[in-house]
Amino acid sequence: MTQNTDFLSQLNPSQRQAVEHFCGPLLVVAGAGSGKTRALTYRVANLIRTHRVDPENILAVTFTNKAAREMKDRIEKLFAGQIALEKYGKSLDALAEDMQTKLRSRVYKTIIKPLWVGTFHSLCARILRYDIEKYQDERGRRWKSNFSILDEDDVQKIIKDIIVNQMNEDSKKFEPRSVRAAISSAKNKGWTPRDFERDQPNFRGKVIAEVYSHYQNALAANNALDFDELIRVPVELFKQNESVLGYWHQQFCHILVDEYQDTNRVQYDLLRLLVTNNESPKTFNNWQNRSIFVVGDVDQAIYSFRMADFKILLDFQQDFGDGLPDEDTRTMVKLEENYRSTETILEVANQLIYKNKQRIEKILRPTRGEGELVYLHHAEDEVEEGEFVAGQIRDMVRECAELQWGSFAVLYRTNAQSRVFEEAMVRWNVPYKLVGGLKFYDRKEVKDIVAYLRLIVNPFDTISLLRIINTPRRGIGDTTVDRMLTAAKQLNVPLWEIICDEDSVKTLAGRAAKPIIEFAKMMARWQETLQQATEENPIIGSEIVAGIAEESGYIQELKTKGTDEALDRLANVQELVNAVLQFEEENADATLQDFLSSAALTADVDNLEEGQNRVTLMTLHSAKGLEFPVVFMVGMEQGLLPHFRSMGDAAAFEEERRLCYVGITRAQDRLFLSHALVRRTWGNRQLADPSVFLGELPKEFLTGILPNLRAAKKPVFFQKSGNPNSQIPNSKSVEWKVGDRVIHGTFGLGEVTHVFGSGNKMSVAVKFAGVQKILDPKTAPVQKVE
DNA sequence: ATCTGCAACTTTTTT
DNA sequence: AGTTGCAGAT
Repeated sequence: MTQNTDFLSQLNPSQRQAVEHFCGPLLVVAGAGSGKTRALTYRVANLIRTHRVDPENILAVTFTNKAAREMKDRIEKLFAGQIALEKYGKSLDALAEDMQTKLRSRVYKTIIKPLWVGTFHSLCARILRYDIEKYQDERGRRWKSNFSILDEDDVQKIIKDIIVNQMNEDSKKFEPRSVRAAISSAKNKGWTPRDFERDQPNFRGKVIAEVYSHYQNALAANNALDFDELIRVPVELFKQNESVLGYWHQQFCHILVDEYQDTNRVQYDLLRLLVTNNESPKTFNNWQNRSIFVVGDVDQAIYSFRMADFKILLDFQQDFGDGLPDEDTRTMVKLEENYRSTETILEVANQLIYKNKQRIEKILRPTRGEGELVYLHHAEDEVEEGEFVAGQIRDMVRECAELQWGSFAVLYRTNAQSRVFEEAMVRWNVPYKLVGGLKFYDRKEVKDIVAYLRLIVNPFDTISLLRIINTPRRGIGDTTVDRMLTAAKQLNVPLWEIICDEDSVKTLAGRAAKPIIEFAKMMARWQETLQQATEENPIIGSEIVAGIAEESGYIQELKTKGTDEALDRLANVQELVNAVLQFEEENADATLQDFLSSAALTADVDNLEEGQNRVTLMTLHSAKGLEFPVVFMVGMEQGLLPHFRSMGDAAAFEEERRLCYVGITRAQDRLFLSHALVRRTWGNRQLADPSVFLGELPKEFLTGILPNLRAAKKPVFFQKSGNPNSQIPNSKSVEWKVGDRVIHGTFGLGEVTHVFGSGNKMSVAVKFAGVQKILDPKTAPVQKVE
């Protein structure tokens, strides 16, 4: 019992309240840096230790795979440490190394492995591998347990194909991207194509509804699911099959959800079904040995574009709060003590978020010292902004012994902003790690090899088949493929079946028949290898990957090409083999299919490892849940943060403010904010106004050059040539003198060195970085900078 | 069947 | 500015 007290004594009173709560619903409103991960991990540990809950009956939903890994790791340490104390009277670190390892692996086997910890997507994928064959959709379509998971690229391709080839519509009028977004948002509202169509009176909506319907057919035909379906299918399955739901309801007695403010309706439905066994939550009161524990912070809701709805969090108490005995009706705990940041940083964050209307009242209470002022940098342009950040990081690493490269993060609103910073880091010799942008699994060569694997696992995956049937070149052209595809469609069989039938291939293909038959035989052999391997024992995925990369001729083609690019791609193929190898090491008895799932569902942040000691470059979205001693928030400009797409809409604007808040609260010790006066976008330079959010921060906590916070005005666009006059107000009547600073559409910032003539004939000489130009201010795309 | 060059478009944010 | 898609040539 004493150990138990020790175990919980590391928590503050509110954390402890959250952790010790046993059955029933509980909402934990947890501010940034308030130790919510600690509350989550200790709660899991407490359920197992104190209440003797079986680990396999616990479901914990995290926002990223990385968070899942960390949570498991921390629980493992907690238990190992506790056992070390109880059994040997020593702390874990004090034990001999082999004892530590032994202890930890025992904890892993008995406690960590049976836990269900992961993202909504990965957990649902796991559930579906068991039960998807019991599901059929509203049109009777079915899936098999070896389904493929489509990435965004695959989805766009399918949608474009439907628009152009099946519906004979113009893919410019119906942009695949926006059609995709419409379908995705319909799915996240739980609408079938028919529901969607009913809601769409106009032609455009009808077309999209039809694309949606065709799209669902394509998913079924490929035995594939997209990200949305991964969650929607279990929800539908649970609704239609009582015994399946009953099984999982019984399985998951204690559910924990992190980042609950970013949950969407479908995800909420999933939770509700699991908790109440499809009873109305209003009447549900069978909370014996059952709980739902959600942690979130409305101020950090930043995923509404993905249909997340923080009102779900606001409604939590009403949803699950009824039917409880009196002492259990306390359904909310607030964690407001912040252990992460200095008082200064918290003041800045609190005062900013205070401006939002839609929120639960909450402040972050500091527990650390005052700290240093927030530094505001006023950069001339985006290049100088990069120089400032890189230079500053170098200086600080040199001067402060406690800071290393890994102590720094550079956060921006859009991925496109990263390039300038990468270049600056290279110039200043600063090691960095870029998160997001083009992911490893998005690279062409990686996707090609993955397509081979997907086809081996799931022969119905025509999307993958089409990707690789002629990659590397085998002399199988578009016409041949089209002919076989048409035949497949008419016979209502997957393309794979056609190419496996030698007679059909010979009839349809002519000269290309031979390479097709060879390709089909090769793939069939691999499929067999895989099947045998699962029946006997050792299945070595990495061998299959290496084998297929070689046998397909993929590696040979790259070697023959021999260009730098080809060698780069070769290295990535090798890296993929390593990735499979690593996956096998980390997950014993995992299958190739498990690897493919994980590859499809792995975000770039998931691979972010501490201890790499590099500066981290990433978007504000990716930074959620992370912390760094020193944070640079860059591009604090109107149009960027807040982003211009969200200006005009009050709710979206508040989300931008929350994004800003998330960025600020990542910082532990020091925070730098910067904005550029001139920024280059689409090859054009334009003036940029400082973000209105900068004006909302308390001045007494800021230092550096304060920006001239003009009221937000429309950005002025400069063009490369042509008639820019109409877009540059007042440049005719402006008086010019030597020393004036100007901004030019092509050359950027400059300074007037001479003024020639006067009145209509006046011209000026301007010195830009590198070039001197004589310009007529009446016609040239120049504007004076105040 | 494959290669080449020009035109058009891009930039929110992601599991 | 840099990438992708398409038309036309080989």
